[in-house]
Amino acid sequence: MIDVRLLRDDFDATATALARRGVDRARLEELRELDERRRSLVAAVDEARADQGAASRAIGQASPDRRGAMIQAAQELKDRVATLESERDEVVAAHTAAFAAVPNLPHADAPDGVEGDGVVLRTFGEAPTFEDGVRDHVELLEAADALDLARGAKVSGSRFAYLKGEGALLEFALVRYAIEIAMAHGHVPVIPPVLVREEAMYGTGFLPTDEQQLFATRDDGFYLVGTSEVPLAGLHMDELLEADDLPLRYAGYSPCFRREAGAHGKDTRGILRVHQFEKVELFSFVAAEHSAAEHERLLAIEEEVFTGLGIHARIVDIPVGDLGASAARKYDIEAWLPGQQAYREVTSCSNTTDYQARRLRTRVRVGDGDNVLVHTLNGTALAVQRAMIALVEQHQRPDGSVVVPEALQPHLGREVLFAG
RNA sequence: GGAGGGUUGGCCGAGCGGACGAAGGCAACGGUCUUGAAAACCGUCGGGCGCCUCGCGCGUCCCGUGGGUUCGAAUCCCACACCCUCCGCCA
Repeated sequence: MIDVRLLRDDFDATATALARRGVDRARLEELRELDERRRSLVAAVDEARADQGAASRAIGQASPDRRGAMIQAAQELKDRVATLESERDEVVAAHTAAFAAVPNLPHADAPDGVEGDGVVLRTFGEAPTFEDGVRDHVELLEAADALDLARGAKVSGSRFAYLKGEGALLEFALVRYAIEIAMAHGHVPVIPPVLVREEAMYGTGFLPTDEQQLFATRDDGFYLVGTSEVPLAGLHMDELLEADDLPLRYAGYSPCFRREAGAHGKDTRGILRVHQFEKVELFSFVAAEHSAAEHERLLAIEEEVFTGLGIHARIVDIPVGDLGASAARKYDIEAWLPGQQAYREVTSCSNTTDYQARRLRTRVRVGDGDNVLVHTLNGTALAVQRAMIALVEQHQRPDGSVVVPEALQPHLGREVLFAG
């Protein structure tokens, strides 16, 4: 959620900034009018209540024989309060709903454009070359019985898979490897709940805008998280932190569940796009003035993770038209996938400024009882399935085995995978 | 799944229809005293929203959450959430 005051005090600049990401100016004008009506009704209710309160208190002080008439007068004041309140509640509800759907203000440096218009900031690692043809991850993993897609489909449907044998071991190794790097940078490892209440989804900005991407449980009203960003952001919901507490840095490991609605026919092969995957997610709570630096810091950790795996990739500054509702700016790492001859997203790192914090009511006490919103950021340390694809495809050898990068060897306990 | 008991400010804890935003204590902060510290004493000490003469101002709302009763609710009623204890089941 953005600051309501922006629409009152700085309408033009706000509308111009939001227009970059496709928010209609007329809609914002309506919202501003709604806000004005809301405030005048709040003031009217306050005033009516003050009258009624004064009348009630006077009854308490009055002698019993005078009370009858006073009670009657107070009753009328009560009715007026009730009328104004219902009017106010209606406007507040409309305002809240409309306002929650407004996305975050884009960062001034985020590039213009829509999906595909990202700006490549830099590349790292070296693209492997293959003389005798390339296998993709499905061929490599299935040949080694490390992946079973057919049985995943049998049991759960399309976009589900089994990781087995060395595939399963590879996950454990990748996770441990990523967690250790995150810890070295001060992130506390966390295994969060993956079923969350509506409130947490709303607070992180996935509701109301991304409802069609979420799985939900039928009888208990839970949502399955699409990323541990949700429970990590929720950690300090409704909390007033002390300045000394910041920065708070976490690394969550969890399965992630996504319906992938609207992606029919897209990436149907293998485990690039699945309904369930695992991920190590970085999350930071920082003071507002440090969020830009923290964003670069998280990106650097991501880069360290992939550099250590010897993976060639590029870093893309995501255009405003392709940002999630809560992000002001986002960097993706796209790894080179030899099996596709394409760069594909393997991480995503967002600065959500105060957008999530405002919804989650996570604040920090500064100076003289002044409470300000924190800034929150998230970034993928390692998305298991996608990292696995990049790793096996880039480090494959002609016989279908895969060279294990040195940094991963201690966690995997072997130098070569799929050697048969 | 069954039976009970809880939820009050940073923490502990009183209040059980009328000036209660809430006693008291602890913690924290400022001060007095002291060579310094401790102790003692004095003072300050929740948050949201709105208004404005922008003042360390005014109003209003908040005692788990949402409803209800009442002129008036932390206090009475209903529903829900969460926590705890015991029994059952279980990785």
